[in-house]
Amino acid sequence: MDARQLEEKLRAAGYRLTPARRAVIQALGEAGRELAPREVLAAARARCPGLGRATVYRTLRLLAQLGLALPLPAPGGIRYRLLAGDLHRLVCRGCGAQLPLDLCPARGLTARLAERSGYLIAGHVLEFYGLCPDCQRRLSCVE
Amino acid sequence: MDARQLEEKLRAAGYRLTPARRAVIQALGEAGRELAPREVLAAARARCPGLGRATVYRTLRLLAQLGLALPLPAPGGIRYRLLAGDLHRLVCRGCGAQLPLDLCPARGLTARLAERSGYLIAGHVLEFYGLCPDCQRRLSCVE
DNA sequence: GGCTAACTGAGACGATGTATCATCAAGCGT
DNA sequence: ACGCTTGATGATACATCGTCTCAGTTAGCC
Ligand SMILES: [Zn+2]
Ligand SMILES: [Zn+2]
Ligand SMILES: [Zn+2]
Ligand SMILES: [Zn+2]
Repeated sequence: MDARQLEEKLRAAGYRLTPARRAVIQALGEAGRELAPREVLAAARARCPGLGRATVYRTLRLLAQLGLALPLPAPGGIRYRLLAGDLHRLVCRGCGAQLPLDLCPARGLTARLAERSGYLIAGHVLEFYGLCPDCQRRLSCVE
Repeated sequence: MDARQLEEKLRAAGYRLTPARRAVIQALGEAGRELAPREVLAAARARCPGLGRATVYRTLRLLAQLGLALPLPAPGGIRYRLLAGDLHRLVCRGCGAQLPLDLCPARGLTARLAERSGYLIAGHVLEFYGLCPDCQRRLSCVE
């Protein structure tokens, strides 16, 4: 799902499509990685010069509520990324390093889950977490 | 994995077992749900009266780095829970409501993943996210 | 029991996120 | 095309969060 489609979804959900929101969406879309809110602010100001902090936080919360963006915990605070399908990754809890994974054992469960729970399911995240080789040494986690 | 075992893991990893750390671990263990750092502080002070904010943050970060606690994004900020095996749940992005799930399509991938990546894998999280029935109405997400 | 390095709490600090409010403009009906 | 209505914006102020520093304490190891 690219930025253009997300804008349509916003409209479809009854929200206005403003320059500020487009700037935030495009900043997230062009980054290709998770951004902290302040990074979103900096990047989005290139397209919407007077953009304020509050609007960035409001927009990120809105996108997350609609399932269009995904908040992820990271060292240093929550970061956001646009929802581009589902997310599968391996994350180091020590330093935050991550490897994207190319597997999905969860597809196929979504429809049944939605039916049984009444939820409108936007996607899923499968995250393996542990320590990368470097952090295994640094934290002396002998396991 | 219960609180006692976590304390042993801390020791095994070369860290001291102090009253402050035990209070944090037990507070998380008794809660049975994710806690915000401020809730951890309040709960842990019952066991360790003079406990300071900084120590709570330090301990939570340490536990997370060692893979013994899990930070999760929630409306209102990051929350923590003790790692009790893997986590599978369905979360509403609107209000934070969650349903635990009783399925695991990911077990069995861990060993192969660890071997190929060099990571020491502590566990995984499979999280389906979307909107609960209430929030579907409230946010007028017509989808 | 004494040593030593790790840990702690206090306090100060900068960063983060929210609430308020006057102003503005997106989308719509005409 | 034009003006209305209402949601959205940016500025400001504020509360909270999370980190840093440092002097004092203590857990774990002889
Ligand atoms: Zn690492
Ligand atoms: Zn998947
Ligand atoms: Zn909900
Ligand atoms: Zn699983």
